Amino acid sequence: MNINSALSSLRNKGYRITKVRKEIVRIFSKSSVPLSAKQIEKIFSKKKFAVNKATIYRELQFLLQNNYLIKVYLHPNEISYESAKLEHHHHLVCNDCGSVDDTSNCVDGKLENYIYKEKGFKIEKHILEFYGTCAQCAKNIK
Amino acid sequence: MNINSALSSLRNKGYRITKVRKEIVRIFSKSSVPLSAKQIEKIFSKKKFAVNKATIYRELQFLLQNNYLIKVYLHPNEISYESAKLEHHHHLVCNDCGSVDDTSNCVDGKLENYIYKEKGFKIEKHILEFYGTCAQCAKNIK
DNA sequence: GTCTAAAATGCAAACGTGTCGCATTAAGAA
DNA sequence: TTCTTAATGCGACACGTTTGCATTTTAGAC
Repeated sequence: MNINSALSSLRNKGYRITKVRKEIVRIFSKSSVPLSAKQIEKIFSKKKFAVNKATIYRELQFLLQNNYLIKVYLHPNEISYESAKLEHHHHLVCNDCGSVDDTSNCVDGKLENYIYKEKGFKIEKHILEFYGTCAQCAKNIK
Repeated sequence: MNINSALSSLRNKGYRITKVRKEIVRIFSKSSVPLSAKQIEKIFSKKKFAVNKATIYRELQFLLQNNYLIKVYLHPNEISYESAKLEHHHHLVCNDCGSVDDTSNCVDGKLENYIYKEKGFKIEKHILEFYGTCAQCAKNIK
């Protein structure tokens, strides 16, 4: 299973499987949207699971460095994370309700090569996120 | 002229043309790259022009609300701004030297419509930034 | 030029996200 | 069960940004 294979691969590297680590991995494996440290904190507090915020930040960095998570920039001054195992995709963020949906649409694959030829700039990664109004909110506004 | 027309349009709305406002508008009109509050602060201090940082932040918000500036997200935890009058474009950010170049390349124009049909999501804006190695740094590394 | 209302500023304190050092706890191998 | 050290909790800190409030400055009216 997904969660256990991630955890045992960490254990093989000499890291420990703690309650917090297990729970954070579980949270991300269940979530369909990227989550920030603040959101993780809320999820823990709802479960009456006491965790210090420093621990959460450290764990996010840990999972990032171990290629279990990747960073996602959805909101200014708030870094979100999502599973690194997902296929490359971008997000549709609703300005009204804050919901986040995925889209597999991306920039043209030829673009990277084109920009390299044009400018000599070698692209390593890009961020692309869409903001607007989701179907549900559009319905409600009418 | 560009700066004066911006300033007089603000004056027509009942706002005042102060030294700080004039200088910040001038700084953005001259800059070829987006600037953050911190960078604006540095430019002022180099000119021995004493300005409180709160004033800079307030002025950036003011110019944003009056459609003279737009927000640009180049770095996590640091919001940049650039003139709203520029043509729609994106940025090539060098991971080595931090330089920022423009590119007119963007997502396919049909995409907005496609996503609307697919998901009912109405896109209002998008952010798209590229990160990698600029030509100069690639040369230096070799 | 002087007066005046309110826009803009400076200052200090507060905020929110994220980081750090250090003592304590707990995972898991022996 | 013991032991090493990874992981945690705690408090303080760092940084970008915001806010309240007293003071200054703009610019229109006189």
